[in-house]
Amino acid sequence: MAASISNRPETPRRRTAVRSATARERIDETAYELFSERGVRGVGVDEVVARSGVAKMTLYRHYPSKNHLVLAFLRRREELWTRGWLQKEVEQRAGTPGERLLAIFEVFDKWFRRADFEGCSFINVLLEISEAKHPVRVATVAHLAAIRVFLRRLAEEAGVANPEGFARQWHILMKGSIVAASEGDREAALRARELGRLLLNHEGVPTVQSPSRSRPGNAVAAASVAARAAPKTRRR
Amino acid sequence: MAASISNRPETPRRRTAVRSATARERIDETAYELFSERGVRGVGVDEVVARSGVAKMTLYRHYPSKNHLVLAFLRRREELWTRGWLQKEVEQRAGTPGERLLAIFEVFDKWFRRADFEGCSFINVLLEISEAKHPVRVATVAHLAAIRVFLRRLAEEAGVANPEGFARQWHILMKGSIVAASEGDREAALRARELGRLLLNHEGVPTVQSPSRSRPGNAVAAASVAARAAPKTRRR
DNA sequence: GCAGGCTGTCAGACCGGTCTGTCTCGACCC
DNA sequence: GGGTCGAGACAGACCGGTCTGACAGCCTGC
Repeated sequence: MAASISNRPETPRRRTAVRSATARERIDETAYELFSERGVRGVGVDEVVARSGVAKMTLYRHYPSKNHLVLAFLRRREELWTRGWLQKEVEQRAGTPGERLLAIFEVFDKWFRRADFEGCSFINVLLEISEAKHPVRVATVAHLAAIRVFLRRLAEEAGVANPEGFARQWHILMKGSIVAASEGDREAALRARELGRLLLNHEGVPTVQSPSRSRPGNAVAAASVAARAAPKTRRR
Repeated sequence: MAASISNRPETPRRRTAVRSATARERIDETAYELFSERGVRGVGVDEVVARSGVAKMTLYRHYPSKNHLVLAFLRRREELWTRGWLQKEVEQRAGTPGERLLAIFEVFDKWFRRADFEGCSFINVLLEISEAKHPVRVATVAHLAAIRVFLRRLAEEAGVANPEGFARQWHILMKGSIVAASEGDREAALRARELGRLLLNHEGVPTVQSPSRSRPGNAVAAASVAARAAPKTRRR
């Protein structure tokens, strides 16, 4: 029952473009906000319906079940968070491949310091669902793998010996720092960046500042100064 | 797995020693199994009651609410998992402080390869609950901090410059590898261990085998072969 | 222009199931 | 016989999901 998921907007309706926001758009935006903040089990369909100002039947016309809505949310999360925010922020920072890899943690640093830091929805939902074959859980694993595709590309550009293994190690740093930030450690990105720099050095990838001079505590403290507001990940 | 490590049964009732297991012990053991496997939101009180063969009122006599039961589960998890397993396994491996730190990931490696690998309950429950001040969430943060106390002690013994910062970095490696393992990466512990070795080297802590000669991919692959001798379980 | 039909929408009642937590009753055991 | 316990009914809330009824905009045929 929960297996068939259509990937594209099902009705290619051409409606007058002036209509402020279609019901479906309001549903998608509301689901994004609520699921991002509170997870998928913590938010009921009724709340999505109420907050988006939409009839329940309207939601169920677009998504045959809550699972489908959740899967759409995860796709949107990849679109807005992974591609529209993380990758975009990293790629628009000019620099060597090694610097772009490290830039991930500078982007994370701003993210972790946001008052509305919500964590990584893919990790959150993954750990919310224990059933191994549940389609939503499977989807989170795929979305996390999509992040590694990006990491792997950066790793290849940096010329590391084993891009796949490198990407998985880098991802461990990212995930570990996200969990630490969820725990309350606002310096987690800087701690992970330092580990990343060690890995880059070990791989022979040049980075701007060699970490061999500075003590670890100082490095974290010094870099923590540069942090400010980040964009709210929403669009469309 | 039914280790009878009851530190202090709080009702000092004198019962005949032959009584197989008190109602409370059965509740605690059942709650431990179910909550570990499926999280706290995924398991209802009714299921704990049914599986432990106990009357509902008996459970509610010992724990005034499900939250109290969950808090007791987390305490038990620290007792059995953190202290009774992780710390014990690490400490009984003789070696330098650096080797004991790395031993964490060897213990993790066996853990990740178990068919019934359940992840870290503290992380799972932490991310299950979004409400910041929820007592259960607060408790998970405290239990995670307790793990860092152990890491910090090892870091001090290893003579690192900033034991607290080092412990937090090491914990990021642990948490990141656990999430990766939950995702399905069975080599996650070896990837994290390699990062840990780099950190130890950077801190000037001696380790047995220097990683500077071996390529990273090979290091993981080689260690994975070595670990394949020990696993008691298979997966997929 | 206008009637009528079609479609998408909103509002809310409703259903069966599950959740936490309460309560009763009867059996058992010191 | 009093205290403890197992079995299970029960209440009230909430869950995902269905269904009805009314309405508003658009297209088409006259």
